[in-house]
Amino acid sequence: MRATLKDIAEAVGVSIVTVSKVMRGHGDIGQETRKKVLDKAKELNFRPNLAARSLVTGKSSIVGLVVPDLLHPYFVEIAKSLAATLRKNGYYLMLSSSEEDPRMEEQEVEHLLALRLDALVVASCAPTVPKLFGDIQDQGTPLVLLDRSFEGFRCNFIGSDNAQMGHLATRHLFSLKRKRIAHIRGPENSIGRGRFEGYLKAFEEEGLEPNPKYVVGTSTVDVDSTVQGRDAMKRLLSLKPRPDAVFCYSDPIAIGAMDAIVDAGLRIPEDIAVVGCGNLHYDEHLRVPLTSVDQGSTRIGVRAAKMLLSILDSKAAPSGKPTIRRTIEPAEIVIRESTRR
Amino acid sequence: MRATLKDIAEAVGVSIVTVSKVMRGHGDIGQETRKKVLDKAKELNFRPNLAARSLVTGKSSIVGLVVPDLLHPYFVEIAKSLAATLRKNGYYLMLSSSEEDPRMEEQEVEHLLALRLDALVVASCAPTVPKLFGDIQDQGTPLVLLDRSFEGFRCNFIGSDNAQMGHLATRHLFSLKRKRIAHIRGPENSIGRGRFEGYLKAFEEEGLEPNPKYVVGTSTVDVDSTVQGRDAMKRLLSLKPRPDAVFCYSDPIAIGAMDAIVDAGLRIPEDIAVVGCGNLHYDEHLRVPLTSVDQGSTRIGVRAAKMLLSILDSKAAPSGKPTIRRTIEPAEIVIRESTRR
DNA sequence: GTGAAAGCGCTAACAA
DNA sequence: TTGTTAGCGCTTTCAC
Repeated sequence: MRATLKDIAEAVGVSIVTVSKVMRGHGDIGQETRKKVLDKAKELNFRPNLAARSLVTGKSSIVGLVVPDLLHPYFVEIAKSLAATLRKNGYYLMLSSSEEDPRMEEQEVEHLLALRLDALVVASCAPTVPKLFGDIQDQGTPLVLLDRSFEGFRCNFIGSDNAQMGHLATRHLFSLKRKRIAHIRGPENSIGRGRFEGYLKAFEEEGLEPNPKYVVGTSTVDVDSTVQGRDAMKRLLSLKPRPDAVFCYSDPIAIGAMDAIVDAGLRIPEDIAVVGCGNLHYDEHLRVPLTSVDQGSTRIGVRAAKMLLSILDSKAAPSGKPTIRRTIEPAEIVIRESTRR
Repeated sequence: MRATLKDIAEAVGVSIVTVSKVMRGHGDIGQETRKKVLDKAKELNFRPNLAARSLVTGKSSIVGLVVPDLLHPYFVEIAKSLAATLRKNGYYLMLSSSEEDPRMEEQEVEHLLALRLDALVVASCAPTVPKLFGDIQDQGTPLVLLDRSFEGFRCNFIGSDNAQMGHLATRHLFSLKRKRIAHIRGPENSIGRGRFEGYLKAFEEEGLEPNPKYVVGTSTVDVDSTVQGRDAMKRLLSLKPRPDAVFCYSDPIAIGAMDAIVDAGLRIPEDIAVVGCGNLHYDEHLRVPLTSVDQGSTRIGVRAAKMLLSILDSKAAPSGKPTIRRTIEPAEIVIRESTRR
């Protein structure tokens, strides 16, 4: 059904190798033969079988990316710019999602590994380093951790400066003369902890002691972040004195928090100022346009691609010991109504 | 570096075939041998090479999906449920994006074809049927068109009932006793036209003639839909008499339109009621929560998976002439503040 | 229950 | 400039 090199070779009356060379633009072929082969290939609708090619060359020109959530614009934007940059350099991106489920993440990674791709980028949702990750590196497939890193696991990494993010947000709230700044925390991983640390650091710089009651976690229950934000904010609203500002781990949480504030008959930002994280693209169209910390996802994607390319390059020409690369992308705050003076 | 069947075979002292059988759970192997092989495989961190397997079996257990935009929740939700359903049946989804560029779409499709996957789903952004699409079917790779179809091109298809969507939206606005209902159109394809037709049909049922001035297009310029919606709405607001309702081709356009309305000092829905299409998940958190037509993307994904599975099945046991399958998913309207009485 | 032989479609190295 | 040989890692068929 599908044409192969052999089909063309037989039709034209040359050897398979000759056809293969023509298809790959290998110089050493005569004008006439080349033209005949090319014509026949077009006629037969030939398309090289990449599986076969990768079997012999040992490389697939594909890089895999596993993210926890495809609905999250942060990861998608990274995927987009990563794919675009890779493509310019002859690589393709294979994108898959773990749906925030460590078991699924492992399956996806296993599958991508079985596909023998050239490198793997994972924004892991696992609570601790999966054993698999160690094996990957042992087997010689370059691995890059994205966004979430693991304590004590030496690995290429690219992500945001979460502490800086929390710091930026909280400092901004201080600059509005707010004193009772609350924080709705994220999950217990490098990201959630980082943002919380930034929050603490801002207090320290201010010479103030944060009120532990003002730091609340989101329930671990598997529910919409917006709902979690709403619940957390309700708890904060019941405190006396009430917080006059809140820094939220994420934008969806901030949206939920704002809902709770409005429901309680309070005003944003007059009564309570709100800052989120992520700078989602609809932030400015919300009921109250949301101030948010932008992570520069597009830049992260480009950086990841460059890191990958350099890894792939150095792999082609091994220079002894493999280096570990790390990149941290700085964040910036985008100010909107929810923290306007 | 990576273990192969051969490595295991040699280490254990059996033949490659035996190992292969064990790995695939083929019954005919003795307890003892099986255990030895399995142990060694684990020890060596064996992972089957899917490229090699697919080369001999002629199937990859991968289905490709090409969408125009990964940031659009509609496509992502479809991708999610499609992937989940396929996975339950032993297939994987390879997702890629054309970024609304027909040339890139073609490249992506070419690449996926070269990867020899078992079937292809494409939400095409091409203005007319790409020649390639005909070839695909000739070559025996099942093709399913998603969301956007082409006049006169016989092909499996799965999508929304766009005419019904426009009809639902417009009828809803009539039920609010609005008479001067405007429409901000989408692109000139099966979707944009369908929604417009539904709009016209609702007028017809009402025994009213739509005012052509109330139907405006979005500029073709490559710019954020939200900006397009804003511009289009500004034009509508300059008309006399001013429309008292507007049905927008998409939610981002509706968001832009709402911005324009608020900027003009008018109220939603009192002065102008607004309906969008797509029911994006942040619709209810907008400045004015947006009434929108939901397309049931999750259901569409599941349906697409089932269609694929059935196609793949029938391909395995060919029964003569290939059938063309078509599925249209009904829509429903979700009413929020932007059209509250 | 196990294995030998053949071949999937392609490329790398070398010969002619 | 062109072709021969060998083999990538795996599965299939069929013989033992």
